[in-house]
Amino acid sequence: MVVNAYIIDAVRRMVCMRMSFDERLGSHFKRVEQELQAAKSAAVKPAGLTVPQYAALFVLDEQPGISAAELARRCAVTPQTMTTILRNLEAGGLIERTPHPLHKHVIETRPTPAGRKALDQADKRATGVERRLAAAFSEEEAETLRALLARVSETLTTDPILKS
Amino acid sequence: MVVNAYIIDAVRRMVCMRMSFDERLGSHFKRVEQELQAAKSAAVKPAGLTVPQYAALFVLDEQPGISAAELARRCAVTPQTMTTILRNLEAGGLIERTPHPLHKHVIETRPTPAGRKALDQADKRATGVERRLAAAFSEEEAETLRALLARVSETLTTDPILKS
DNA sequence: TGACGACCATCAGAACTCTGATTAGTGTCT
DNA sequence: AGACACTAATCAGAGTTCTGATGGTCGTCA
Repeated sequence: MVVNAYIIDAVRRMVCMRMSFDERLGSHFKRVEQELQAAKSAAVKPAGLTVPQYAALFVLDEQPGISAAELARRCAVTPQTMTTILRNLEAGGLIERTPHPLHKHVIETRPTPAGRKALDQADKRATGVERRLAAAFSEEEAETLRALLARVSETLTTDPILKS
Repeated sequence: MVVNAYIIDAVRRMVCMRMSFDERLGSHFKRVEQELQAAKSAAVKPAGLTVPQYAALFVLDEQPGISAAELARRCAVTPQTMTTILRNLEAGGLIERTPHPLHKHVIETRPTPAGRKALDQADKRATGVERRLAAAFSEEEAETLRALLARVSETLTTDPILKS
């Protein structure tokens, strides 16, 4: 007995069956992001860092003296979140913050020697995760993946979802 | 003056320049996941739900009476996290929890009529996001993306990263 | 029956994340 | 000079998430 896939789909809609988890691209992204997060977290943990702290230190090491607001933009978090991250980093003695000599309402942030040491240690292992990941794909596949991800990103940001 | 790309790369390694954000697949995943999260969040917000709450209600609607531990596994969060989510859902009157008639240490959870209503409302809009996303890809592209994501997942979970 | 292991639920503590609101300095335009 | 807009920093509150620890219940196996 042959069952038409179209009919199955139509019936599903009639009985109000929802889109399954597996059909949703979102669930795949979530899983991958979660696993990646876990791997990275395990990688930077021995250095006493969390992933967001590592990201902040990473940017700070490239551009010492950057403001918290700019740092937040680079790390793709809100300024409030960055304030929290910096507070924890400062409490651990990994960064130091001093008022800007000219702009009084700007606080310059830069890593301490201890911060740079932690960053080095974390970066070695974090890069290892990325390299292992990259090794699972040919250059062409990696490019395809990047392109598809960019398309997802574009779709999500240009679509008028937020206005509906 | 011609500069060899290989030499540039070699120099970078010598001066200990780190892997850039753009080289890291992780940064692309993070961005996409973040945007997707934002879109979903905006979609379910009018129904008074957060994304994890929506996910929990979604599973609960398919399998009423499920335990919190099982629910946590389905939603890919820890039992502790699910406890928090359920506490908030219960406070909002969207679910009800009653002791299991046989196993006294198990609490059965099921959506209330209000919960089902919120789920319906949220699901319509959440599905809309997924459909719009799916519309940006051909069936073949979507399949490629799913396959690549699965490879990432496999690489991350089978690799001995966590033991290093 | 009694011990052990497996599982469920939950508390405690910490970190990250967001939205919303406040305070204050800088720069521009009238 | 004064008004306005922009930016920086931060507080407050809420939600999600984790690890670690605790206590209770069920089933199995000696």
